[in-house]
Amino acid sequence: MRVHAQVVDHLESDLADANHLPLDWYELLVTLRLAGGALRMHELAEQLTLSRSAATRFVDRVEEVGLVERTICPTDRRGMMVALTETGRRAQQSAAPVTLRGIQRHFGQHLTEQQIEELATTLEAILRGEERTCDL
Amino acid sequence: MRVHAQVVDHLESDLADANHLPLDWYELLVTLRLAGGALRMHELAEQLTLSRSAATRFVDRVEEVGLVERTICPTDRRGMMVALTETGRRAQQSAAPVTLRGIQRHFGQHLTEQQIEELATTLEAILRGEERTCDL
DNA sequence: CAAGATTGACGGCTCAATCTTC
DNA sequence: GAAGATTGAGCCGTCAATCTTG
Repeated sequence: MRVHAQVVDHLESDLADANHLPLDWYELLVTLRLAGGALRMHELAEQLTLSRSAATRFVDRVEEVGLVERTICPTDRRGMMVALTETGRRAQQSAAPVTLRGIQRHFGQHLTEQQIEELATTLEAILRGEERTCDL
Repeated sequence: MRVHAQVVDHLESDLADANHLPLDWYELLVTLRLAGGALRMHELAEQLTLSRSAATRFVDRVEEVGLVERTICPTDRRGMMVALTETGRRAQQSAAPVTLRGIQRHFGQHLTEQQIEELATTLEAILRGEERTCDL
């Protein structure tokens, strides 16, 4: 808990200073990019570990400055697609170096190569474990 | 980030069901207990990774139900001491088994003994590292 | 009726300003 | 003037209720 809090705090400070793109905004843009540029509203919520209402309001704010846009889902008229705009794509690309450097500075830097690999294995085990025990 | 979010979410659900003592309340009580029963306001804030105003409001809520109490610091009249009450001590003790079981179920269970030791080493390295680079 | 998304009410955190004591 | 603590305004997340479409 303490490691998470400290690393996130430091990352946010760095990004606020250098980049003006908060960490969760960056995560949103990267998530969309990795998904090919667009996702359904509820898929986005799940991947960002947000509730649906939080996702709605989050997308409201990001759409307001033009980094993403909503379109009605062609296959299900109830659903909304959230898509990266060209502006959003550029914002993600220009934010990437600062963000990755911050992660390295506040996290990776303090670990050996071997520790990084073990940590990845361990955390993935927990993620899988959590998924298994979700419905207990 | 994802591991943290998932584990905290599951822990909170468990605690809400079984125990009615939120995770951050438990952390507050444990922190005070480990400090010998009382802490200065700003020390508490630091150990819980909260801002001072957040700590003030947090203690307001917990004091309102009688688990902690404020007293004026004897050595510095500007300062406040936050102390466990007898009720708070009992609440922490009765919450401990549920909380520890939850941590085991959602976190420890999925790790081998060796992974746990390595993870502890790794996370401590980051905590120390963060403290070193705080003022860069 | 169930699922996707949104909205309103409310809780809790942050920032800046304030008050008190060193 | 600086540090400890608090307060007010505003932002953001959650929960429950609502609207629309399957």
